[in-house]
Formats: sequence, structure tokens, C-alpha cells
Amino acid sequence: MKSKDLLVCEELLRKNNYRVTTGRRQLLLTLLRTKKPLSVSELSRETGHSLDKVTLYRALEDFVSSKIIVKVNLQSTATYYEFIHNDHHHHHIVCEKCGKIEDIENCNQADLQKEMIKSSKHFSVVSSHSLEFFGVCKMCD
Amino acid sequence: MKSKDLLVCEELLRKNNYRVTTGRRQLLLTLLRTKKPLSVSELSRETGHSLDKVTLYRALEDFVSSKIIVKVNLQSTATYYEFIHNDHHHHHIVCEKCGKIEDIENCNQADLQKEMIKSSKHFSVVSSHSLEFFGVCKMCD
DNA sequence: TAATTATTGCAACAGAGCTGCGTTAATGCT
DNA sequence: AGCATTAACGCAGCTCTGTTGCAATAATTA
Repeated sequence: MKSKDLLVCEELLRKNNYRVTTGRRQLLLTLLRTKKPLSVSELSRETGHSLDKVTLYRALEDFVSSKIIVKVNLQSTATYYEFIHNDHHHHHIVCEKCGKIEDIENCNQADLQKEMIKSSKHFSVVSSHSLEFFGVCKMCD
Repeated sequence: MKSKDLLVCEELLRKNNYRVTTGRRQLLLTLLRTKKPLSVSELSRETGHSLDKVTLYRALEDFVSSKIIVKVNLQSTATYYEFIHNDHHHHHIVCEKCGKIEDIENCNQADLQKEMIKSSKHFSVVSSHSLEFFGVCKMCD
């Protein structure tokens, strides 16, 4: 299961003319294993600081282009990255006190973006959207 | 109209034990006048670089606490700030090519966040949410 | 196996954002 | 109006995120 996903990622990368290296495999495994958004500094820690930060940024860009991961905008100065499991689109709610993240499932991306286009005066293409909730979890409340 | 809004802002600040200074009035007028999200560097330019960046950050935090402005997360490294006109909650769509921003009006914040609480396992409070669309405007398409 | 070329790591940099601190100025009280 | 209080200011210096150029290395391909 896990190893199959890794192979699929490698194929996706090669299809986009990227190369698969030891470091990228480590990074992919970390993203695969962790089922939540991770910042570059977290990814660096999780991979034992074995990769230079420049390498991380460049690899992550390539993963985004290959649609292996997505960028997530939480209320933070850092960008987060999350593995796309089974083409599954979803959002998040973040606890303002402890940082806990829960996935939000009920989003029909296609419909929402189609609605958008209809009601917009000046836009003809909607390629993505970011929807994140912020609140307090039951543990912290 | 405009000057009344400024007075309302000053009252809001004083109510929260903040002081109204010449610099903050300039900043408020800029935010009031500009009907779109602005970054700190844009605000600095718009106010003729008359305020130190530290002063800007501190003033903006106070404005957010006083519910005069909101932070907006666009797909950028910088945070944007937007004046709240008539308690009006809305979202944005941003052109990925030229940066043009259009407001999105059809969001019933209360309902959306109530829905959230119902479907969430671990959260009891939803205090805010961020919804931004990214695409291409008719001019750039 | 050798040639090609993407990736890596280093150094150096740019920009966002924050902290501490001494000075300045807005407020509240008399 | 004048003074005391204290918030806001500006400066220096810093941290963190993210980027660029370039020479060395390693993954692909023939």
C-alpha cells in the first residue's frame, strides 16, 4: 500500500521530467506517512535535517507541479504542504490555542468553483481555492 | 461619510484603550480609502513611508483587535489587511497573472460556521474562516 | 559505460515580521 | 492650561521564510 503510493509518486515525477533521488524519496515517504499539513521546518526535522532547505523548497515545488502534494495556507507566516491521498480534496480547521488540525470533508470543489465563475464579473477561470477555518478544539475549550 | 467613518474608528480604538495618533489616523484613512486588501509594504508606500514598519505592524495588530480591519490570506508571503466596511463579511478571487482582486459576496458566515461545528468531531468553537479563490481574469485570459 | 542534464549544497541575499529600549506624544486628572 | 501617566514611536538588531547563482554531484539515457 505505502510502497505502491511511493511508486506512483515516482512515476508522476518522471512523467513530468523530474528525477527521483534518495532525498526526494525520503521527503515523499515523510509526506505520505504524515496525514496532515507540514511546514518546511517540520519537514526538515522529520527527515533528520538530511536535506538542505533549498533542496526542500525546490523538491516541494516540483511535487506541487506534479500534483503529488498541495500547498495549504494556514494563519501562519510559513507555507504548509500536504500529501494528496487518492485525489481527495478537503479543507481544515485549526485550533488557535494548540494548533490541532482536523480535516473538513464536505467540499464539492467543482460545484463551488463553477458557482464562482457564474457570479463573477471579471474572472473567466477559477483554478483553485483555499478554505480554512480557525477556532478552538474541545480539548482547549 | 468618510470623516464619520474615521471618527467611528477612533472611538473603537479608544474603547479598547488604544490611543489615536497622527500616524494611525493617516493609516486609517489609507485603509478606509482603498477598498481592497493591502500589504504592509503597500501601506508603507501609500502613507509616504512616514511610518516605521514596526509602527505599522503594531498599529495593524491593534486595528485587528478593535475589529476595524481584517487579515486576509492571499497566496503570498505577505499578510494583507482590509478595512471592514459596514460590518461586511466577504471573500476574494485573485488573478494569478496580474494580481487583480475581486470581491466575492455570497457568503453566509454564520451558517457556514454553524455547519462546520455540526460536522466536526473535535472542535467546539469556530471563530473565523478564510476563503480565497485563485484563477485568471478576463483581461489576462 | 559514457554523455547528458537535473539535482544538490553552499554562500549570500531579500523580505516579512518581531523584540527591547530609550524617547516622544496622547490621554486623564487637577 | 499644566502635569503625570503610559501608550506609541523609531531605531538597531534579530529570526524566520524563501530565493538566486554557481560549481559539484548523481540520476537518467543512449
